[in-house]
Amino acid sequence: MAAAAGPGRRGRRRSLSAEDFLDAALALLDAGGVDAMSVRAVATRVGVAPNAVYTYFPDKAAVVRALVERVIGEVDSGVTGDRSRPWRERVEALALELRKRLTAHPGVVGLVIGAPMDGPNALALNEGVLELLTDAGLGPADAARAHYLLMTYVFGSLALEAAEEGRPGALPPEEERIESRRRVFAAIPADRYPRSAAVAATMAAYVSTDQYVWGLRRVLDGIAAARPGRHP
Amino acid sequence: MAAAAGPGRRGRRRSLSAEDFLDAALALLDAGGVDAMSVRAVATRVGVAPNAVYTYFPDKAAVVRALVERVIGEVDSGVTGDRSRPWRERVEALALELRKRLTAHPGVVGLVIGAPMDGPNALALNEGVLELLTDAGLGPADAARAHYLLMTYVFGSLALEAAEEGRPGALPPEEERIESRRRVFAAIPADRYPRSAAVAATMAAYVSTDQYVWGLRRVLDGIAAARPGRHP
DNA sequence: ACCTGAACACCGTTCAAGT
DNA sequence: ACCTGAACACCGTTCAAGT
Repeated sequence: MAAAAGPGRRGRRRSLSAEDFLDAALALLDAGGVDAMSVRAVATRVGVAPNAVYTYFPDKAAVVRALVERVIGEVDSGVTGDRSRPWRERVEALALELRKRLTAHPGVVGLVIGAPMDGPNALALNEGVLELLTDAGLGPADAARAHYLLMTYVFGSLALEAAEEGRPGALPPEEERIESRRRVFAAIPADRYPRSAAVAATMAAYVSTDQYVWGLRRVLDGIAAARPGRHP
Repeated sequence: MAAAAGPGRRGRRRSLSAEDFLDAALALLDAGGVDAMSVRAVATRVGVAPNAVYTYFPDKAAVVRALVERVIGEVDSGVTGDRSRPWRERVEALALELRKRLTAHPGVVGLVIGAPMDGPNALALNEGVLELLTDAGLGPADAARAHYLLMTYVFGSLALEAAEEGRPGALPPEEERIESRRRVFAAIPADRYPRSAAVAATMAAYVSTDQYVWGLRRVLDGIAAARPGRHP
């Protein structure tokens, strides 16, 4: 896991690389949430003094940016399939793939929300979504707005799900989340907030992925309705 | 600003209350962002030792929760008007009011995302939205899902706007944000990411409130399309 | 009940020094 | 170029003590 051979490997073996620090950061994030991913902890896990991190990254924010870039890079844009498939299906496949990758590293969700997505992988993802929306028949202006709406929905819903849990940036397994949501909802006083209590009874049963897809489809319907023309 | 007379004001004037700490916390948050709102800074601003905070709040998370509750409480649910108005207009008015209140205290946006909204004011807000959706003709199940979608959109879009800025939880004035977005977009290499660069040219001109309303309307269209029946 | 002084176990970051 | 020891200026929180 550590000490991958660097580019100029002679007898002098390149001891460390930025990737090693990202490995450590991600492992800490997965294990203990955002608070556990301290510069000092990362350094310790790599087996080096705290300030050695600053040889590879200018500051902690740079580590976070690189980490977000890596996870976004793990998203398989191939899931959208070829252009013969309906654009809504293609967007849906990509949204589910994004959800899968981001919930695999729950702590990353909070980081994505907290940092601008301007790295190469993030831009490549943007390009894919924009291509999809262009295929859907949207002009440049509408594609731009629809793209922003879609990203807002995907990242917003993941962030809110994580927030619901109380532990910001941590996203436990789906079953645990349903159970915890049930507890929170059960505590709502039905006499004072009748509608919220009724929602509680309904929502607690929902698997969150179902809700995610439902919301996504409403968004896609809204986008479809805003188009000038034909495409289904 | 400080030392409001407590409930049992005798000659003994009640020196402090939890509200005084929230005043201080909000002021620090507005002035210097989320990092500036430390327990120690809050205490100093109130004019008290750092650990005095723990007489009024069990921990920092409780301060944050109370602060979010206060800001949510400042939302005027009256903007939705009476039931004779079309439900979409009523939702839109509420969404704009929410945006106004939250952008007035930009740092709060990040806090809302990071903590579950389960206080009385948050529940009252939920009730209002659910009532609106019921008036729109949605059954309990659809109202529940639509409510979650709406909240995701409103809070997600505000969080993403703040994130775009690079400074998480801070949301500068609209004009500044447009200028900064223009700079970020201008840095996108058009040869590698042609669509993103095209979007950049389009999006930079948008006032973010316009984009907010556009996205909201697409969401509302999607919700409207999912209803079983009549209402416009 | 309310507040303080002092301390504990942490942070992110810098600086001079070593190889 | 890469890494360390030591330090700086911070955190949130606890504890015993004072009124």
